[in-house]
Amino acid sequence: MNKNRKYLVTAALPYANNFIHIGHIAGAYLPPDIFVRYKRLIGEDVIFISGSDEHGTAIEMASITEKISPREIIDRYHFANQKAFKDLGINFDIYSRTSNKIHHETAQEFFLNIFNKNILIEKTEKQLFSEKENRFLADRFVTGTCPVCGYEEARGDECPNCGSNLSPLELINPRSKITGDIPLVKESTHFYFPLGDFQNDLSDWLNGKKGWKQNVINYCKGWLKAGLRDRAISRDLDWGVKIPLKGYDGKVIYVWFEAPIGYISATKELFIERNEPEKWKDYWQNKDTKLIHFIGKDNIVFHSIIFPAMLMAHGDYILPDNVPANEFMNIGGEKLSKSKGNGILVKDITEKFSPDVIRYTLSSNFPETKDSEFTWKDLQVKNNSELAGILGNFVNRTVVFAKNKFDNKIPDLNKLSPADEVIFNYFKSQSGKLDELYDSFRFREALHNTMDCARAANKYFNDNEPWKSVKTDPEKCGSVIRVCLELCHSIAILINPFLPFTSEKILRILNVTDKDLKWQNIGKTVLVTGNSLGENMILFPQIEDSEIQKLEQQLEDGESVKSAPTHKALPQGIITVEDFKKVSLKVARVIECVPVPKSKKLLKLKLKIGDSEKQIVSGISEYYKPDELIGKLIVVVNNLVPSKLMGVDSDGMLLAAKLNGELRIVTIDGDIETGADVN
RNA sequence: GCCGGGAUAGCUCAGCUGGUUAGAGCGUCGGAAUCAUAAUCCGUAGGUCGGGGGUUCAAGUCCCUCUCCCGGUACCA
Repeated sequence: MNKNRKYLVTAALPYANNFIHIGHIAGAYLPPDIFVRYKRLIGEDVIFISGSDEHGTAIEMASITEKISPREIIDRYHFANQKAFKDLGINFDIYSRTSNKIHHETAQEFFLNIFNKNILIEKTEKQLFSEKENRFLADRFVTGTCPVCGYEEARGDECPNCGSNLSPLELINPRSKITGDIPLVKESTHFYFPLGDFQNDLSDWLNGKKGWKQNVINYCKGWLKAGLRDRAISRDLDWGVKIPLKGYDGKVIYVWFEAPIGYISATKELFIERNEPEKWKDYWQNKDTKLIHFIGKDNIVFHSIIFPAMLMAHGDYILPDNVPANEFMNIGGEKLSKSKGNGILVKDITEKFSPDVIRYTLSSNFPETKDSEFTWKDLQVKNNSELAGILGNFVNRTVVFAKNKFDNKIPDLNKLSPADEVIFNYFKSQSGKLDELYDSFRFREALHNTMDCARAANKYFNDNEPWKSVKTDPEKCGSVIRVCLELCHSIAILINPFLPFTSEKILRILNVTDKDLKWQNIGKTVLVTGNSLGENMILFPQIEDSEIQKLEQQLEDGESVKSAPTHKALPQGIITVEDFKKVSLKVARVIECVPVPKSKKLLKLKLKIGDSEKQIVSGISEYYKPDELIGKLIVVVNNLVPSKLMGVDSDGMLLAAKLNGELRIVTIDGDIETGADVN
C-alpha cells in the first residue's frame, strides 16, 4: 500500500433550506462515513469534508416569504443538520458553510483565475430591472401573466400551470415579486462557462476511469452524447458570492458554480483551525491524493462533468478519483423527497432509535445499484434478529459466561486448538475480503461479510460447548471463553465503520482502550489474562411490535398516497373493491360548454351534479362541438385532485371511450337525477 | 407521447465481460442445544429470473416486442 497516498473524501453539500432525511443519509452521508472510518482503521491519511450550501434564489425567496433574513434561514438548517449528522455518528473533519468568509474569498479567487485566463464568455442580454430596488430581478423574482396559457401568477422561469419554460421577458404585465412594482427592461451582462470547450478533455478523462459505478458512467455518457452547452455562472441576486469585478454590482456567482468550490474552502478552513494553513494544498494540489465525492444520483452531472471541467479550467487542483453516487432510498414505495415532504427526518428518527440501529438498517439496504426501500418493519427485524440476535447475543453470552464462571476476569489461553486456529483464520480472511469490498464501495456486501464473522463466532461458541466443559475441563472451558472474548474485540474492530457506538461499547465491556482498535488486529489476541472485564450491557434491546405499528400508522396517516399493500400477492394490474371504491363516479349534466381559447383540444364544461356545480376541462374538442354537449348526462370522476389546464381550473374528469382516433363520451341510458353515484 | 432506469424465492436485495444443478440475509417448516436479550447452531422447503418471440452449442445475462412501476420531458381521456 502506498504510504504517501491521501484521501480527500467529500459528502454532498446539503442545501440549507430543509432538514436532512434518512434518504440523504443512505445516499450520500453514511457511505463516506463508513469508508473514512475503515480507511482510518487501516491507518490511511483521510480527511472528510462537507458543509451547508447556503446561497441561491431558493433561500433568498424563503427569507422573503417568511419575512426573516436569509441568515436566519441558513442558521436554522445549518445547525439542525450539523446536529443531525453528529447524532448519527457521521463525523466530518469539518462541516463548514458556504456563507463563511473563506468560501467567498476562495470562490472569488477561482472565478478570477479563470476570468483572467479569458475562459469565460460575456453575454449581454435584456433583463428586467426594478427601479425601486435598483437591481436586476432574477427569474424567480418576477411574476406575471403566462403568455401561453394566460395564468396570472406565472413565475419568471416557468409557468406552474401549463409547465411552459419561460423567460421573464415573455411575461405579460411582469411585476416584481418582492415589491410588486413594474420592472423596466434593461441590458445586463452575464458570464458563461464554456462547458462545450471541455467536452473532449472530459470525455478522455472519463474514458480513462476504472472502477467507476456503471450508473455514473451511463449518466455521464448521456450528457456527453447530448453535447455540453455554455452555462451562465452569474445571476442578478443579492444573496450569494459577489462577482469580484467592478461594474457588476448586484450580481453573484451562480450557486451551482460556487457551491462545489465549498469543498476547497472547507478544506482550507479545516487546516486553519488546525494551525497548518498551508496544509490544504497537500490534499487539493497533490497528485497522490485521491479525491472521492460521495453524492446522490441527482448530483452526478455536477460532480463528474461540471465540477471537473471547472477544475480543469483552473488547473491547479486535482480531479476526482471516483464519484460513487448512490441511487435513492424510498419509503413505503414513495420517494424520500424533501419537496414532497414525506421523508423521515433524521432529527425525528434519532429521537426514537439508537444511531447504530439506524446506521445498520440503512447500510444493509444502501441503494448501491438501484433504488431501495426503507420500512419500519425492516428496522425492527434487523434490530431484533440480526443486531440483537446475532451480534448482541454473542457478546452478551460470552461476557455473562465469563462473569458467572470466571469471576468476571479474562481466562488464560495456553495453546490454540485446531478449532481456535480455524476461527481466527476465518476472521483474518474475512478482513482481507472486506478490504476489497470497501475499496470498491460495496458497503452492503461488506456489512454482510462483517456479520458473517459474528455468525461464525456464535457457531464457535456452540460447537465448543463451554457450558459442558466448565464442569469437566475448566481449563479448556477458559480458553474457549478467552477466544470468544478475543473475537468480541475483533468484532469491535470489524463493525467499527458501520456501528461506531457499539464498537466503543464493546471496548468498554471488555474494559480496554482503543489502542488496539486497528484493522490488522482482527483475528489476533490482544487481551491480557487476568484483567477484569467492565460492566456488561445489553447492546441492542428488543424493539416491540407495538412501537413499529405506531410508526407505520403515523407514516400512513401522514401520507395518504402511500401504497398500502393490504392484499398482497394480487396479480399485476388487478385491484380490489376497496381500490375501486376510492373513485367517486357521479352523473352530471352539462349546463355550459365553451372552448378554451388558444387550445387545440380543450373544452371548458360547467356541470350540475346534484345541488352543486363544478367546472371541468376536457380535451375532446376535436371530437365534439360545444353545442352537442349541452344538456347531456355524462359520468365524471368527482374526487379527482383539482388541477389547471392552460390556466383554467378543472375539478374532475369525464369518462370517454377512445380507440384509433375515435372518441365517444360515456352517457347515461335514460334519465336519472344528477349527482347519482355510478358504480 | 418521447427519453432514461427498473421488474429475480414470502420480504429486502446480489448476480461483472452469456457457460456446470440461479444466490444471500431475514422469514417459514423440522431437528439439536440450553451459556445467552425465547437470543444460538444444523437441516428443509420456496423461483418456468414480468409475458411472448429471436440469436447461440449455451441466456436472468445479448436482440425484438408487449405489460407494469419509477424518474425526466410533454397543451392528459
